Amino acid sequence: MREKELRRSMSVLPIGTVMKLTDLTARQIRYYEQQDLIKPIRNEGNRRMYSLNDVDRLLEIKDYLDDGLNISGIKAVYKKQEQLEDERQKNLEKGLTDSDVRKILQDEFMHIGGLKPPSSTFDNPNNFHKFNE
DNA sequence: TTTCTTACA
DNA sequence: TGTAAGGA
Repeated sequence: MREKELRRSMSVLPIGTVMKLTDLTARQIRYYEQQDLIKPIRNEGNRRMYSLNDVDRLLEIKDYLDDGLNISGIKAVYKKQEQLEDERQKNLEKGLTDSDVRKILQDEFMHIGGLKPPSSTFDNPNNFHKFNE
């Protein structure tokens, strides 16, 4: 499963292909790079080469923009995202899995409030961030 | 032909 | 963000 991730990270697409795949103009794609939202590599001829992950990222950026977020807002999203990944990684280094962490938090909340929250709330990873705000 | 940088009647 | 200019 680590093989695929490696290939998705390979920068092999010229900007023209990315334009067709994302329906964005070269101007926009280069602009988002300036904003550090994507980091394509340069080939021998100073040409930008993008990876499949870059394409995914650009498509995400389009969605966020539609949702009314501005560039700085999107930066904040990815920043918080990386922050959460770091925390997850640290917990992993301490031998704690995601489910372990959620169990611990659940126990703590039960003691504090004496209330037993819906298990679904803790079982859904998408709700995890609610306990890190 | 395609992409790059810079700049704005 | 679009588009033109001039080079690679």
